[in-house]
Amino acid sequence: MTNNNHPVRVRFAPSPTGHLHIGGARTALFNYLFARNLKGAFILRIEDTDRERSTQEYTDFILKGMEWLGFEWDEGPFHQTERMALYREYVEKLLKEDKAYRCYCTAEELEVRRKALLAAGKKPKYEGKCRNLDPRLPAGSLAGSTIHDPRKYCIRFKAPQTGEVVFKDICRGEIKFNREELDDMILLRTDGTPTYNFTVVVDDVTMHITHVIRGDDHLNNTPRQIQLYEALHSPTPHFAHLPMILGPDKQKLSKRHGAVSVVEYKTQGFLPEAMLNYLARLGWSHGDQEIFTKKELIAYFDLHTVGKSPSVFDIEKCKWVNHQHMVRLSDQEIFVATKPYLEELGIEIDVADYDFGTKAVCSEKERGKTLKELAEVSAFYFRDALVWDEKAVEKWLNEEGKKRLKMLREAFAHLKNWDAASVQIAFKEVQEKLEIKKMVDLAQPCRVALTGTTVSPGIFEVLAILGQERSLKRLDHALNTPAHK
RNA sequence: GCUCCCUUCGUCUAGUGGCCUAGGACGUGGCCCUCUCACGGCUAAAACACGGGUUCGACUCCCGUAGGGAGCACCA
Repeated sequence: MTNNNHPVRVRFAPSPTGHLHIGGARTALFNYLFARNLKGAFILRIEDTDRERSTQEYTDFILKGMEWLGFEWDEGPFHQTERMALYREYVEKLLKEDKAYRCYCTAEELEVRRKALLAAGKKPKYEGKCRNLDPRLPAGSLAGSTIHDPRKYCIRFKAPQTGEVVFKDICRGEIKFNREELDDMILLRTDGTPTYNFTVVVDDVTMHITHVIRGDDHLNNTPRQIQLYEALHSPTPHFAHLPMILGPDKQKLSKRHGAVSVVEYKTQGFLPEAMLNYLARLGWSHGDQEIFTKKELIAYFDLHTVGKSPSVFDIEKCKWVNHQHMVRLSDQEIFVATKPYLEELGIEIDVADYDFGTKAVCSEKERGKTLKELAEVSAFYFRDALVWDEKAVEKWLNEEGKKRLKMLREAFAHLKNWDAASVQIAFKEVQEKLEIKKMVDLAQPCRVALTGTTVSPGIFEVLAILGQERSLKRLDHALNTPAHK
């Protein structure tokens, strides 16, 4: 169905009435992967025909999210508000071919009918009151006519009423709708602006979209749109409806579930590639593989293997995936990635200390699942004024602990070489001299003095990274502080 | 109410009629490693929504039921 002369063309078409959220990002991802996998074009289109709710601010948020995730688009962003003339043109075409008509019904009238139909247990569809009005009757100025009809009107699609619409969804297989179910939808509102179902079709036709990949909340719109393609004498694209992403309570993902915007995951310290990886695994899989690079995702992605049922966004697994990606980074990369989060904590690192910073941060890489966590957990390296864990101080920096630390401090002070091995030897000597059976009884006081807490990388590693001067300073400080607040 | 869609461990998923005593991963429990915490290794518990068919044989095909979701706008 796709060949070299006809490369695939897909689009991601968010409406700027909110942030780029997880679900939207996944839709964008699948479009992107599909396009890249088949060397096709990925187009970005902003569906901003809802002037009430669309804002430039949201458009910017969406663009920022796309950039962070690395979804480079090949064409666009196109804005529907800039294509109004085009929609008018297509309405004229339909009007001329008697495939659309003017409807003078008021919103109030319609609402009354809608409620009545619903109350009668019927599907609330437009009953076609204006469907067979003579089109030559006086019309308003909307269509460029010079004759004025004082009544307001909108333009409706004259939908075929018999037979069925059948299409083959790439993810779901064959889907059928009875045309009777579909009513005469509005194409142009009374104020002359086009509606969603119409603009998507006109845009997808004129942009030569070959595959429409979108959330399955659009499944019900598809037959209406297909009728429009038919009326426009345009071939219908292939459709792929993606299952939704749910919150832990199996409800549609919303603010209640935490992060609204994908950009929020950036501030939480997630790597964009990890997000791609996790999002891709929601609804799609490739054997037993869990960790994918972007390249692998592009190489392996296949719409046909996308599942049908909705999936729950599990932040714990997302963190695990993130950690897997973090650990695969080089030491330099980890440091560079973590630096902004350290700065967020008020820790500025001089270029001269990058080597120290790299060692410090990387020594903690097993302990932080996000860059933010990594920054938090390695912060002690950079601050001489430690944040004391009260319980730890109470337990390990008591009289006995300090007595031991004093010995340790002396031994460390006399060391000529300062590296993990030398420090370990000195440590062991003190341990033996004091007849401390378990290493933990000497290591913990030392660890608390050095880090403020009972948790850190191996004590010799911490000592080595900190360096002799800084280590002694911290030991002194711990020894000289009678009671830490 | 009507129409359409969905249904494998708590979660993400593998599975396309016999390979399934249903596999992997996250999470959870246990053990090992160990100077703390992690990491890592091993291990355990944990699922085919239900009921009918079809078939020599169904997680896999068909039909119902139940549950969930979406749409039915001059929102997108």
